[in-house]
Parts: sequence; C-alpha cells; structure tokens
Amino acid sequence: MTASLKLQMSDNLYLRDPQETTLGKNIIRYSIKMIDELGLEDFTFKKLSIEITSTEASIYRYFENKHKLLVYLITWYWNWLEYSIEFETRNIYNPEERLLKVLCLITEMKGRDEFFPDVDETALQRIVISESDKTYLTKQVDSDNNDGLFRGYKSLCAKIASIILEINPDYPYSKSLVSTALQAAHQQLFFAKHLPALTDYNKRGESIYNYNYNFIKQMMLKAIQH
Amino acid sequence: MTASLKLQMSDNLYLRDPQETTLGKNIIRYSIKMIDELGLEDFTFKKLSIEITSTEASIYRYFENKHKLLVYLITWYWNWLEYSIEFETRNIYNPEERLLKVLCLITEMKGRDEFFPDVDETALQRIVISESDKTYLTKQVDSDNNDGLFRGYKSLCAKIASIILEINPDYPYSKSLVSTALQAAHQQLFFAKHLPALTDYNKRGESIYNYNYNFIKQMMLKAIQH
DNA sequence: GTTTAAATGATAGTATTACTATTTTTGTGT
DNA sequence: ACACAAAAATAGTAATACTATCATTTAAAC
Repeated sequence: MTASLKLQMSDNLYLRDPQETTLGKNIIRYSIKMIDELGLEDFTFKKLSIEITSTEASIYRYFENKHKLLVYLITWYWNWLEYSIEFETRNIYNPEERLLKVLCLITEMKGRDEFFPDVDETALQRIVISESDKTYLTKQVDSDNNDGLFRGYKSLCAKIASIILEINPDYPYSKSLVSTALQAAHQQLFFAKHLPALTDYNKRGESIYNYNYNFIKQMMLKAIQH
Repeated sequence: MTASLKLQMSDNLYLRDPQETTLGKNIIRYSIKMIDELGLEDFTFKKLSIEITSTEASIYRYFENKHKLLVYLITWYWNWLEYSIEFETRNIYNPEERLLKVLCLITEMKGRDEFFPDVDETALQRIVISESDKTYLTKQVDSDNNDGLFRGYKSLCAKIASIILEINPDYPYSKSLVSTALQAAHQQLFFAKHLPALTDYNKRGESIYNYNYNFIKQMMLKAIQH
C-alpha cells in the first residue's frame, strides 16, 4: 500500500484549490520546479503556463498572483514540517528528547516524502531556504497577515515554543528563540553554500546539515537552560 | 564645528560615485526616502527620477539597476555600523564589555547621525530591517559575491566574531552566531511590529528595542559561555 | 444520452517596468 | 570663447503582470 496524503490547506491561500484538479496539481508541481530553477524573480506565470501547456489566464484562476502562489508553497512546507513533527515525536514523552527530534527535522536535508507524490520536497526545501522570507518582507505584510496567510508558520513556531516551555517554563523568549532558530536553520545553509565567510562551517569531516544541527542545538539548549 | 564625514564605499558598488555630485546625493537621499515609503518592489527608477526631477537615464549612469542601488544602501549601513562600533568601543579593553556595547549598537533604534547629513539613518534602518535579506537572496548571489558586493557585511560579521573569540577562543560557532544574531536583531523588530505571534514581546513596560537587546544578549552570552 | 454548468483554452489588450540608444542642452574650467 | 563632461530630453523595446472576452472541452446532473 502506498496511500497518498493531502495536507489540508486553508482556503485563503488560493482562489481555486490546486489539489483538486490536474491543472492545479501541475501548477504546484511545475511552479516548484521552476521557482527552484529560475528563482522567484525570474519565474513568471507566462513561463509556467508554457511549461504546463496551459495559459496565464488559467493559472490566474488558481492564484491571484505570483506572491500568493509562493505563500501557498511555503505554507505547504510549514504544514508538512508540522505534520512530520507530530508524526515523528509521537510517543516521545521527554521534552528534551522531543526538542532534539524537532531540531533534527528542522535542520536535516529533506528527501522525497512518498506520501505526497505531487510535491518535490527537496526542491521545495531549497525554495524555502532562498525565498521564504519574501513571503512576509513586503509592504502588504499586515493585510496578508490579516488574511491569515501566515497561520501555518505561526502554528509551527507555537508548537516548537511549547516544547521549550515544557523544558523550562521560566524561559521568557520561547517564541523569539524558535523563530530565530528556524531562520538560522535556513540561513546558515544558504550562507554555507554562497557566503561561507558568514559561517564557521568547514567542509572537512562533517556535513553542513550536521554542522547546522550542532550549532543550533548548542545555541538553543544553552539559551533555555536554567 | 559640524564636520561632515564620508564613508569610503568600495567602487564595485556603483558606476559613478554618488557621493561626488548633487545628483548622486539626491539619488541616495530620495531612494532611501522612497524605498522606505513604497517598499523595494514598488520603488522604480522612473518614480525616483520624477521625485528628483531628473531622468531614468541619468540614474542609470550611477547604478546599473535597482538591485545594485539597494546593495549600495545596505552596504552603506553596514559600513556605518562598523564605523560606529569602532568609534564607540574605543578604549574599552574588556571583551565582554565590548560585546555588550556592540549588541547595544546593533539593537538600538538609530537616530540621525549628524556627521552624515545626506543619509536618513532612521529610514535606512527600516530599509535594512525589511529589505536587506533581498540583497543576497537571489540567483545571482554567487556572481555578486564574486564582485565583492558583500564585503561590507562580511567585514562587520568578522569584527564582531573576533570579539567573541576573545571572550571564548574555543567557541566553534562565532561567525554563525554573529550572522544569526544580526539577522535576529532585525527580524525580531519586524516580527514585533507585523507578526507579533512570532515573538514574546509584550508592549507593557519595556520597549521593543530593549526587549530585543535582552533576548539577543541572553542568547549570545549563554551560547559562548565556557 | 442529452442538458447544463463549470473549467479551461485561445486570443487580445493595457499599463508599467526595466532597461538601451541617441541627441540636445547645460554648466564648468581654462 | 571653447572644450568637454554631465545631465536632460526623447524615443524606443521586450517583458511583466495583469484583465477581459469568448469559444471550446469536460464532467456532473437529470
């Protein structure tokens, strides 16, 4: 059995649900591929429509614009991460242990998850690394936030922050620490690849993912210790 | 005496030095104003040229494109920060004390620096908060890096990292910690304002700047302690 | 199996963006 | 008064980010 799952995406993220139709699934699949390859700025609905032999107008029926599509993809990733955390920390009752598992999930390189055959998680992780900040670094952030576009990210942060509070209920910066760590998890990967002077990663021996895990683990555990 | 200073900007950041001419200074002054008001995506050379009653073509003689102009502005800010660190930590010989001073400089709200009358540092700080990541989160990051566009940021990070190593020469993540902290210093301000669910800042009492200082101080000092 | 409605495709059009090119004007130094 | 560089004026192009209209395919409902 290879059951396939579907993440429930909140309906403010699209005009028409892309998980419901072939065209919609194509939009998701190929937008991931193309944003990964071209970068967000060079990616256009026009190019996507050619790639999937459809039309711009059809894509606009699913997503208001490129920005909304990006938010959708990134949110999918956060929802997927939160789901894997849920899944992988089942039956771990010790909060320290659970936190370590979470850190592992946050910092590891993602492979394909066969439960979600329509999404290339590896490519999507690369997109998250280089494009996710652009979802909120805009002038319309407040209105987007009002529309609930960032609920996925907030929910993920809240979940991890709650583990921290289990470990140390007096730690006053749980949410700040989590949002900082999540950011660092991606930023350090980007830096290691493109601006290595901004990290201490040194290829000999360790993998970058391992380096990153250790860096963030050390930072977080020290920060929250009594 | 109100001497005015000029930060030496490396010449790969522009086509014609904007600090040399009235038009150049206008480009700097009004691009800061307009990017702050409109956001990077809605800011165009066309609009800027109208604001300063000049032409697009004239602006293009100073900067290859909008992206390069942004990199210039952000680099100016990093250079200015590094210069203020130099200035403000003179005669502080204790590295812990120096680090605290640096953290203060990184997290405080910037007012106008009368030594640089052409730059509105307060507006520029807001731009750094919401736009600085966009300097490197592009597909051309490697070629930009090759052209030396990120030297200012690297130099700032290296300087702060060296203080950390003075405090604890065995700490293996000095540069990662600094790049993470610098990022957090801006990100948390942004979140506090626009996505407060991602921080623990709670308006009662403390200012956001103070909150942020304390958060980052706690995180860094714990991380580097023996 | 036909009707009907929804989804998609085809086509066209617009304002704006991100430039490049050329030519004229202005201002400055000698 | 002349030379020269900087800037302004003007024009033009390909691409982007849409919107609108209408025809066609498809799928669901009766």
